[in-house]
Amino acid sequence: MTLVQLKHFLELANNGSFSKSADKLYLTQPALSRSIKSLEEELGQPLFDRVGRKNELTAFGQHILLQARELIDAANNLKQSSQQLLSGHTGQVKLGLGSGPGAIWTTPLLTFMATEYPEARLEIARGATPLLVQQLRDRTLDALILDIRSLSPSNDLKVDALCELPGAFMCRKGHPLAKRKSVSLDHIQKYPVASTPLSDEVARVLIERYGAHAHPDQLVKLKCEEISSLLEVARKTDTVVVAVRALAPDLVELTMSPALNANARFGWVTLKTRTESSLARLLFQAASDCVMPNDSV
Amino acid sequence: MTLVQLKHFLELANNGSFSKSADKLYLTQPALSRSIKSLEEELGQPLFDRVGRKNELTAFGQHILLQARELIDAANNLKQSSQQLLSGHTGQVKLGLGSGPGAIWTTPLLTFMATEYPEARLEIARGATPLLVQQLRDRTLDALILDIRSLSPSNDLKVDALCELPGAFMCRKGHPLAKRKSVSLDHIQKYPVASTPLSDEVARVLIERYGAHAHPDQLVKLKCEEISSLLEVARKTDTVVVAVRALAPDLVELTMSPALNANARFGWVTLKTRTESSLARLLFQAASDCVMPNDSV
DNA sequence: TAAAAATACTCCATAGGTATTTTAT
DNA sequence: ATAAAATACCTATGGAGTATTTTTA
Repeated sequence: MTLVQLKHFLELANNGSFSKSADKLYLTQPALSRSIKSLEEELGQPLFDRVGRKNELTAFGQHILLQARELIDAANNLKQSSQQLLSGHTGQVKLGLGSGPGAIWTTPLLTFMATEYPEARLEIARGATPLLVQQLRDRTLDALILDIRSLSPSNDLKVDALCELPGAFMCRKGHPLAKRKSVSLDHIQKYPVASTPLSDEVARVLIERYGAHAHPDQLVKLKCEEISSLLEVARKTDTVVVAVRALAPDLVELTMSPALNANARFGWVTLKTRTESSLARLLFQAASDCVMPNDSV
Repeated sequence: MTLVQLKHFLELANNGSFSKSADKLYLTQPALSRSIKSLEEELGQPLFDRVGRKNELTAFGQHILLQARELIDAANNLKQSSQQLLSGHTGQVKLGLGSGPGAIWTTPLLTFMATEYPEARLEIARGATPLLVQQLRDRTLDALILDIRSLSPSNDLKVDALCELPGAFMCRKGHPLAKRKSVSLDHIQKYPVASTPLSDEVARVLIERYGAHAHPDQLVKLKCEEISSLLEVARKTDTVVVAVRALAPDLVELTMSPALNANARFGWVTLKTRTESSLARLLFQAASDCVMPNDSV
């Protein structure tokens, strides 16, 4: 029993004529004759009564017809939904966002999906980098957007660069340091310094620029994965926050001397061994376009 | 896309190993590899992530898996129900019974089906011969049991003999003629004569035995397709009824001189061009066995 | 007698097998 | 180094075509 045979059967059942059906099926009449015959032989009973020119279903054929329709419908559904999954118009992606990326991409990506792919599903999870990575590894998540400086390198992960955004020391508008033309580390250390966990690479940059005291373990007094909370604190207190400048346009950037000159590097992280779904690839594109709209040609 | 490919896919999805799955499928490992590969190519995306020894479904594969299961289920259902239809354990027969056959076979056949084939459906329609034949011709009925003397011969009908049963003149127990040793046509004609429509063949026999006055058009005063009604009348009045002896064991058979010596011939009537279902064939057997139980070997 | 379906034959595409190479643990 | 999957190559089954015969209306 073959899907092809069943399609032949359906057409002949509709049509009643071997030659006409054969034409519709782009077959010759003998080929269709044999196809039906072999199906009948496999099922053990004739499906049609050959009454010369007119072929009608036997009682047996009528019963089988119903089931054959179901089967062919199921086959068509499968093919169609595979096309839809391929085009990304259907499917599901579970995306993990680190704290910074959460602030940057949550709304744009949800909006993108709602407008461009309303039939598809997007689930966004936020959390600390190690947790997200673990969830990626157990397939709880399909992809992550992270500050890749905070990602311990691992050869089972694949990282696609998304963008680099400059980091900065920032404070609230009325802050004592807000209007200074030049701020040194000493100035900053008079206030609580807040930041998300910083990578070794950033630590190195800080020490290089500002000396050993700038090591995050000493410098950062308020550490938390949730950048939005830290920003909130900076808005309400004299806390100085180290973060991506773009995340808090309402805060004042301190003019450091020497300049900080450190960028956050965001990347799209997936498992090297896992095939990305079409939808995930589309999301990566969308995430790129959010931060560099219409840049590349 | 082939049912075979999908079965391969399901097994591999369950199992995770090409070689193990190939064994279960009675295939070599390379054959399975290619089968899956060609399915993936047709659907446009990999179904599995080959991670060395361990193969797991891609997101795409997970979606397709659900649909493939449905499809294979539908295929199995089709094959199974075709077996059941073949064995007669499932299916539907619409049987038309003439008046006499109705009295003889309705209960035995319904009983047979209820006990032997409880899953199958039997519909019994009763009616006048011409109506039943018409319903047979428009496929409203699948087969008929008729007194085939009442059937106008037609080359689109196929008749399988079921049995012959002697006919008789019968009256109620206390009837004035009941105890006579010999009854002539003159005796009978003093009472109303009832019968179902009689065929030309029977008319010929009657005239041969009893003279021109015995022609049914003259002799029969109460004519009706429904034999049970006629018998009822014979039980309650002095009506003499011409019918199959076995239909009314409670009535008295008149000892005619000369003897009537006419049989009713019952047959199983189908359309020559239509394939009989297994169930219909079983019913024919059952109908034969009812009247000649355990006779043939 | 003319149409439609079945049969006879031929051919080729493809599913499957064997042998081997590549890959990943 | 070993087990598993992929690849290369070969074979054979069966699906499809052409030509022809059979059937029935």
